This record gives sequence, structure tokens and C-alpha cells, in this order.
Amino acid sequence: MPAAPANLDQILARCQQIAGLTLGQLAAELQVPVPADLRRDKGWVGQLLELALGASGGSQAIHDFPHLELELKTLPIDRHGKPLESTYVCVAPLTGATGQQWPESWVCRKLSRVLWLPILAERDMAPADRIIGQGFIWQPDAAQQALLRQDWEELMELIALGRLAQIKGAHGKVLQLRPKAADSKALTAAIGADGRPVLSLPRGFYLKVAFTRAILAQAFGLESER
DNA sequence: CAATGATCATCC
DNA sequence: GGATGATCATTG
Repeated sequence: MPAAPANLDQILARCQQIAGLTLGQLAAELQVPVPADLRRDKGWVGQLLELALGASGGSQAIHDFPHLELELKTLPIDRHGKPLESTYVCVAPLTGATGQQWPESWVCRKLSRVLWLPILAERDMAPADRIIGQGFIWQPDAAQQALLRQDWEELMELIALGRLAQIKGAHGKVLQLRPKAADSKALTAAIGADGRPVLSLPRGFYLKVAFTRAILAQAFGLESER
């Protein structure tokens, strides 16, 4: 298992080494078995790349590279370089976060610096054949930060006011709130419409495709359409 | 249960 | 085709 990288340059160097490899090739190097499909191994890609890059953290609520305050995100893209999915950020606090300010929020902290690792992963490609792209480190610019902050503040206000049930995935501009649970029967504490505690489906913050697509376009100078 | 890693599958 | 809501595995 690769050692934890000491700095950002080491991480980027490692990214250069694995760019262009298929996930099957990388898995073979690391002696990790490859699932035939991801239906029951949805986290496999992310965990493989964590291993390859020496990320730590596991299932704890901390950065992938704690000392570097760096978050690792794999990003499945199609052959045009467009993200296939929205990107999960973190679970949403449904209680006890009233009064929390944006700079202290887990969304802001996690997104303050991200190592994006595009993976060419058309749906008809077997996991082993998916190809690792060129990873890059991103930090939100002022405009991106403002969009994230605005969406976050709106969503958190609705949560605090007990309007969680009204929030749909379409609510934010770049950030959305959607279910995040093992199934529709999972429950967690939340604030009801009358302000009293209720149980509800856990939610998570996700970045919309248009936002991650813009990040890729920014990094690679691609056209943002198509 | 809640956190991590996300993709699946259905509906529009 | 794309987005929304549902779901899967694993760990502490």
C-alpha cells in the first residue's frame, strides 16, 4: 500500500503515474479484486483510488488527506468529458446546525480544496475497462464560492424552519439536497413543520452536474457545452 | 445509526 | 437524455 503523500506535489505526481491506466490495471497493481459491475460495489472506484493515492480517513468525517486539508473526489465522465452524475459532498445536518455559518460548514470546508480525478466511465464500460483521467487540484474561485454559499444558506434555512419536506433536488443552483440513505426506511432526527423534532429520511449535499462540468472546463480549457 | 465511497433505476 | 429519488457495501 502506497504511503501517505507528504504534500500536494507528491499527490499530483502519483496522479500523473496512474493517468491513462484502466481501473483493472490499477487494481492488479494493488492486488485488489475487480467487481463485474458496480451495482453492489458503488464505492469501489473511490476506494481503489484512495488506496492508490495513499488517502486515509476511512469512513470517518474527515478529509481524505487530513494534513493537507484535501478532499479526493472521483468524477465519472463520458467520452466528451461531461460528468455522468452529481457529486456527493457530505451528509446534511438536519438538527443542531441552526446558526452555523458558511465558513464553518462541512460543505465549505470539504470543498475548499478538492483533488478531482476524472474517470472515463461510460455506462456500458465494465469497471475494469474504465480509464483514469488526469487528476487536478481545484479551489473554488470567488464566484463559485458565492454560488455554493447562497445555495447552502437557503437550504440550511429551510431545514432550520422545518421545511425539509418541501426541499426537492432542483432547489439550489449548484448545490442540491437529496436523500442519502441505505433505503427509504432509514430515519434520522430532523425538525418538523411545527418546529418539534421528527424523524425523516437522511439527506446529503450534492454538486449538480453543471457545476462539476464547469470545473472540468475551467481546468482543461474545454468548451462547456455539448 | 451515521459516516464514508457513490451509482442505480425510474420518471419526466 | 437528464435529473430526482432510491439504493448498496462497509466501517465505527
